[in-house]
This record gives sequence, structure tokens and C-alpha cells, in this order.
Amino acid sequence: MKKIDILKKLRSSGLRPTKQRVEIAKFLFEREKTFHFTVESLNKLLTKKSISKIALATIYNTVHAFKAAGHLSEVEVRGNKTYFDTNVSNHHHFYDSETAELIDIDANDIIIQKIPKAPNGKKIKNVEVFINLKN
Amino acid sequence: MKKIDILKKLRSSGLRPTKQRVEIAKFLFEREKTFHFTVESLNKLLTKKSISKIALATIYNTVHAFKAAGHLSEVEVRGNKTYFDTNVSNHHHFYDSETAELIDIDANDIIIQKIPKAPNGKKIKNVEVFINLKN
DNA sequence: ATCTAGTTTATAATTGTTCTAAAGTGAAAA
DNA sequence: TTTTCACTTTAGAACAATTATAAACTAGAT
Repeated sequence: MKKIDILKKLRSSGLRPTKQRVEIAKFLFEREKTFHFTVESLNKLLTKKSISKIALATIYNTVHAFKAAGHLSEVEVRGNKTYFDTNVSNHHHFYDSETAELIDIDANDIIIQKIPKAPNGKKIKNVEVFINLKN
Repeated sequence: MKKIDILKKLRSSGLRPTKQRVEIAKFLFEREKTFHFTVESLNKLLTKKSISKIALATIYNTVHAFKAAGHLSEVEVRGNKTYFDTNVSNHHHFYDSETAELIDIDANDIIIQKIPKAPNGKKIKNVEVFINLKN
């Protein structure tokens, strides 16, 4: 993804393309593979990479803004930290608790044959499959 | 589950049946249906129910001890709070984000037909299906 | 160039959880 | 029984992740 597209992406979702947002967006979206992170890990990586220090609060703000705009998804992971994913399409995850690492699973790689119907007046929003790994 | 069984349950897992543990265990395990809770919600319910106040730290200690003994499981739920479940068998969950409520799904009510193989030297520990509900 | 609503920032506040160390207590041994 | 002591409980401090606050800053319209 090119820088011009980053600016479009931000503008089209009503986000003023500030220096910080562009920097974070480039870091997150200018890559081939999907990227999983926590705010803590993102902060560390950004600090290492850039000259200008971005405040932690800004990283929180930005990640939430990107999520609200549909550019990031939040992953179902047990534990205290919140994991985000640059892959916003419907998909699933492996989780390696040894390394606290997430790995995407394409939606087509899991087929669910039988599923219970939603309770009393509720509907199914989405189905997430989470595969815990061991060594 | 009767009180005598509660005592057995505690003793057999190497947990000294103290007043607090017995009280919490009775509250959690002497019921028909499985019970989902966070430490916060459990604390509120216990405070409402009992004469004697149990310290929050004790509730944390006890819940962790019960989990370590295999009497409770921790549920995969996104967010900051940790959810526990008195159902320790292999099963799945509906999650109603409106009410922040979990509903058990029996393992037999979901059949997965196709599943990817685990990456590089890893094995699959378990598969958790999480069905998000909407209205 | 000026203005202003939206943004960033440092810091405080909040929330969920764990740690600490002192006081209390089951239950085994005397 | 009483004594003893490792295991528990407890209040409060400490910690970690996140959110709120309010002052300074800035993108972009006027």
C-alpha cells in the first residue's frame, strides 16, 4: 500500500491525516502479511523505528480510531492485553501460548458443518474459531 | 452437589477446606446449570449472599486455586476482564455483547468438517468456537 | 494569514489483578 | 486436648493496561 493510499484511507474514513496517524498507518498497513499486535508491542516497535516519539495515549487513540473506521479488528484472546489485527476480513486464528503469537487462518480453511441456532430472538453476528497450539 | 462432596472435592485436589473456600465452592458448584462469572461479579454476588465478607484477594486466590485444580475453566473472551466457567468439559460459547453474557454450547452441537493443520512442529491443543450474538 | 474544530500530549485517574507481609487457622503430632 | 506450623486469609500497596483530562498544537477551511 502506497503513501497516497494511506492518505486516502484516512480521509475517506473521516480521519484527518496527521503526522502521527500517517506514521502509524504506514507502519501497520504498508506490509504484505497481516500483522497482529498489542498497543504495548506497537509502541515498542514504533519507538524503535521512528525518530519522533509518539505519545502512548496517541497510539491508543489512533488504534481505536482505526478500529472504529474498520481498518483494524480486535482479536478474541483470553488475557489482560488486547490484540489487534490488520486483517479485517472474516477469518480465524491459531494461538501459540508459548510465544503469545497469533497466526491467521483463512475463513475457507475451516468448514463448520453443524452449528446450534441462536437463542431467543438473538441472531448470529459472527463465528470465531480459536485454535490453541502446544509443542 | 452436596456439602460433603464439596469437602471431598477440595481435599482430593489438595485444597484445605477453609471456611472461605467451602463457601465459594458451594456457591459455584451447588447448582444445576453451568455458571459463568468474572471475579468482580462473583465478589458482588457473594457479598450480597453471605453474612461474612470474603476479601477480594481471597476470591482471586480461590478462583485461581480452583482453576489450577481443574474445577474451573477460563473462557476465551475478548476484553479486559477474565471470565470463568464452572463447566470444565470441552465445549463452546455464545457471547451476547449486549448483556456481556456467555452461554454454553455443548461440544456435540458443533461439528467442524475441515480444519487446517498446525504450523511447524506445533500441535493442536484444543479448538474453541466463539459465536457472537446480535439482536 | 487567521481561525477553529479536531488532535496530540503529559499526566492523572481508573480498573482489573497480583504482591506483600502480618495475623489467623486447619489438622497433624505430641 | 493442646501445641505447632505450614497453609490461608486479609488489608492495603503495587502493578499493568487502559481511559480521562485539559492544555498546547495543527490541518485545512475561510
